[in-house]
Amino acid sequence: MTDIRPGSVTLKDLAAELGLHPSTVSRILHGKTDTARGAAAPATARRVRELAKKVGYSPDPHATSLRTRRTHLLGVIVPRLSDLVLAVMYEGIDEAADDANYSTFVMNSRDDTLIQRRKMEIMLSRRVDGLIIGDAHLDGNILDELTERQVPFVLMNRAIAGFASATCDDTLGGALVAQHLWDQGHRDVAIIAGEPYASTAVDRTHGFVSRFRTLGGTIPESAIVWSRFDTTGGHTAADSILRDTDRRPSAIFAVNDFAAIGAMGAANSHGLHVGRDLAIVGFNDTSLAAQLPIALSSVRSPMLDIGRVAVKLLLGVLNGDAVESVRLAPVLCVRDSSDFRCATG
Amino acid sequence: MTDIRPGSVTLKDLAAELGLHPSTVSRILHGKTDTARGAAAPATARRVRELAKKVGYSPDPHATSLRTRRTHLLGVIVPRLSDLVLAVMYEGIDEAADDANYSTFVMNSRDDTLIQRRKMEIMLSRRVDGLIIGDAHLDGNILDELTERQVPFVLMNRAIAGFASATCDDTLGGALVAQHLWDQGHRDVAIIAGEPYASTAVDRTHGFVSRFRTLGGTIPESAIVWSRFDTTGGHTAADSILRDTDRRPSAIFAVNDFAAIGAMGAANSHGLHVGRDLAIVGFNDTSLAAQLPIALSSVRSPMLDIGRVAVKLLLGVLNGDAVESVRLAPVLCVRDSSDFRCATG
DNA sequence: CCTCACTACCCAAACGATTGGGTAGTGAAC
DNA sequence: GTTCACTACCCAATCGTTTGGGTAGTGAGG
Repeated sequence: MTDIRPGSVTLKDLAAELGLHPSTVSRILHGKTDTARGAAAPATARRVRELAKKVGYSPDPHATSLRTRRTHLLGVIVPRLSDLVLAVMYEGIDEAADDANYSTFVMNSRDDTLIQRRKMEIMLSRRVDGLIIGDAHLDGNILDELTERQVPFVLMNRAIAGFASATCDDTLGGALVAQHLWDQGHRDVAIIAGEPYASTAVDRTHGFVSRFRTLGGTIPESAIVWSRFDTTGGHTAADSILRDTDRRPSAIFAVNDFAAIGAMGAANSHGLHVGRDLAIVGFNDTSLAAQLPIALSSVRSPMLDIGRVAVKLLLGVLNGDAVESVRLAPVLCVRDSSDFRCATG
Repeated sequence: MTDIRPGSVTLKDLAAELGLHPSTVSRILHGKTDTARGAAAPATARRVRELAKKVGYSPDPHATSLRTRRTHLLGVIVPRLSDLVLAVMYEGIDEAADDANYSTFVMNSRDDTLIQRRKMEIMLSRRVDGLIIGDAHLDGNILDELTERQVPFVLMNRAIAGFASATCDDTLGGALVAQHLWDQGHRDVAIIAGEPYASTAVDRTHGFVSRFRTLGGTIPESAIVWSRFDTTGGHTAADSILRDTDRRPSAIFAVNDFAAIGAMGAANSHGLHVGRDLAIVGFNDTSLAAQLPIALSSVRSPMLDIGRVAVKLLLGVLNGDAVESVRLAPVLCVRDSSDFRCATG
């Protein structure tokens, strides 16, 4: 487009070149249509715009921010971007932010309260206009603090009562799985429940348990195993579930695809054939699920949209609107890993 | 820490409060040790620092950047963050940048030349100090342009001759796989080679082919199938490889774990048992490989370190040092998917 | 001819920090 | 009692924009 390094030409340069005052140029280039109209004759405006384009003028964002107190910068905090789920949500954010002419910082908190705080401070010290928080813990005390400090923010992925959030309807998702497994004849089920501080984990588990019980089933507390969200977490949890050979469940619901994959690994090493001896259902329907050697049933959550909606909500907040939380509906995708009738059911 | 919104207190406020001049406060807080010494009496310095901490002073980055022409901002461009490999590298970047007091923008280009350019312009218009490019295409013409515009940048993940980069030694990685499969008795092999514009794909393929031939094997061109890097890409490629039942290879090397997983799925649907009828080896050793129902052999690449090194290189460039490309050594991890002797070998 | 309302601009003060160049005041050396 | 070298500061310009408030000049209306 241009062969000049951005920042090499300023408003003042443009003005000098054209024999105008910087303020006039500013109004023409950045003012709203009516301001621009009042600021200059149409012919002048055209000259300015043409020169600006020709020399590749791009306004200095720091000077602008310094003056306007707005940065067009959004901060995003996630547990870890190497969690595919969050990565996809971030893609949604990236897209939506881009469309709205915002840029985003994203940082990993590793779900560590100290790091969460630190990253938040970094973002605020960078003067982001608002925050999208993807790693909220159910205790939520950081959030109260943010509210008190009047920092505009919204939650994503994990919901906390009282704060605006963009999430999947996790309770419904859990319920869909319960219904499915029940319909297939499973009566002994276990849950790899994820981290107890994450609403995703808690809601999916709760949705599942509550539907399963409504249907007449029973789920002992011992059948609910909390775990990390990754493959090793799932493996360990499944291992502890399957170790007791007397009372093995015929189906396992893992609240996360990666945990489900870990569980598949564990099932394997216990000599169980997933999709025949044991049903496994995951959550999120990441791109892997359908491609696994034994295709994994999973609840599809609209991750991309969640990211997009999060941006929309935050922009709403920045705009002073009263925003409402959005819960997007999930869809169950049944595949080989659970597509069979339970023999004992 | 503080209950005040960052930005509410300025250098001038501090100065006024203490009866000093802003410049004095600036030198004390931000000057190098010797500047600070000359600027004020030790007692004054202490008073300033104490007050700054007490009121939670944090300098306005925009004012600073405006004056100093440096932003302490790094731009990172990757094909997609939902590619686990890039996500992990970005975690390395995030860490290293954080340690060096830099913040990073990261954007997805989806390997689309137009988007690459656009995102680059956005980053430059944000006045990043430098760029880490994780999606370089072998034709490399954007890079020449950046060089001409004197934008400081380094490459990551993918290397291009003539530019500083932080990568895995992909050629070696490919060779390790060739050696392994050869040792296991495989003589008919195929390669799911990835995207031809990516050095990772080309080098891994080349490293493999060249070692295999050195060992005395033959690889027809038809056994090299270029493909997308994701699971569907791998599935499609493997499908085309396995479709010809007469001349099926006994082993497949996929230059990427996700492609390998896709290939496993394809093998499955062709009635082949991976780890017995067909060996599959992937690349990168992502966290999934070891946990799959059939554990996937893979070449471990130091993704986190690659990200860290990329930052180090870029900071070197910014510092005016002459930096050299770094290629980190990979390690082969043999698992069930290839841990058997080839029957026909 | 004076007033009035436009049009098409200009002026200057911010925003918050940095930095090259002062300058009072003090104590010591000559 | 000058001169000199410090110490411990202060001053003011500057970075690139934005924005509230002008002001010449023009044409019309009275």
